[in-house]
Amino acid sequence: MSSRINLDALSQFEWLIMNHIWGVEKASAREVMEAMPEEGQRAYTTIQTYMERLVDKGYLTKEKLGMVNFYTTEIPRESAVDGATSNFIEKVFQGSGSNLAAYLLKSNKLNRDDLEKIKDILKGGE
Amino acid sequence: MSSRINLDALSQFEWLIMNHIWGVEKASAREVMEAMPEEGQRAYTTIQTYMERLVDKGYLTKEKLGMVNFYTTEIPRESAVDGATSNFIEKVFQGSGSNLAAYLLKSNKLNRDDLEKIKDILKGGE
DNA sequence: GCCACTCTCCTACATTTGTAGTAATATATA
DNA sequence: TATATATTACTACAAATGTAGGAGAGTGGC
Repeated sequence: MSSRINLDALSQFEWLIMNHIWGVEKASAREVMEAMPEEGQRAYTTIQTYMERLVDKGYLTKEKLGMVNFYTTEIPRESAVDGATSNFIEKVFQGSGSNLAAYLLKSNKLNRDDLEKIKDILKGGE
Repeated sequence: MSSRINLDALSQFEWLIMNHIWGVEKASAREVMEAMPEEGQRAYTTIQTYMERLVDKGYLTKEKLGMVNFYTTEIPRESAVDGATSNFIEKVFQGSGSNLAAYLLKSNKLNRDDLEKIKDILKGGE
């Protein structure tokens, strides 16, 4: 599997970590740990392990400043979101983005404001 | 962890299996195996194992007719789709369904027809 | 200079996932 | 009836995931 083309999917917890780092450009394990929301509380070394594995997977790079490792994202958020969404659509919505869109519109996952915003986007055409 | 409230998420391959069974109401491992698309080709016993595990997870029930086990879905497709979508939105789109919707509209995952259909749904109001 | 911290690096281990082989049994067939 | 075939129920095993402890090396005070 030499040069990695397709990135592994990220787990729930890996998304928590990545989402933080995408927001700050560069972070240490300690920083990530402290930024974690309630459901992301884990032992310090657990966070470390996750971050090391994200390096292995090609999502992060590591740089040592003084004694501390800082991690930077290697993959733009957009790519990860795009890949994850494609995968999700593939497995749950038979590969049809419009199935997902239709489902979303009819679900309880959007409120009135959301729907207005969507109409605006559609009008915007572009 | 006694009575299972939250169902585990389904993997790619588990979705392949479930999608078939939702379509036919009841199926044997052999039937599922034969209905599998190219990318779902696996050894017969592999399919069997998956299906057994889906029973453990509460997604299927098993009923023996003659010598053969037939599996029926225990969870309606809608629930599974809803759960999976909520999870996905949670991890990738910060819990915001409209973020996902906005992303979808601007992605290359919808064609002109899809967009028309969406406009129709929105007009439909309801 | 010693102590308390903190951080890295390595190791560990249970669980889940992906994949399938095998023994025993039932069935169809020659 | 002897044989090939199909199924189930078990077992196995590697890889990935979730979770974290411990040894050893810097560092900041006192």
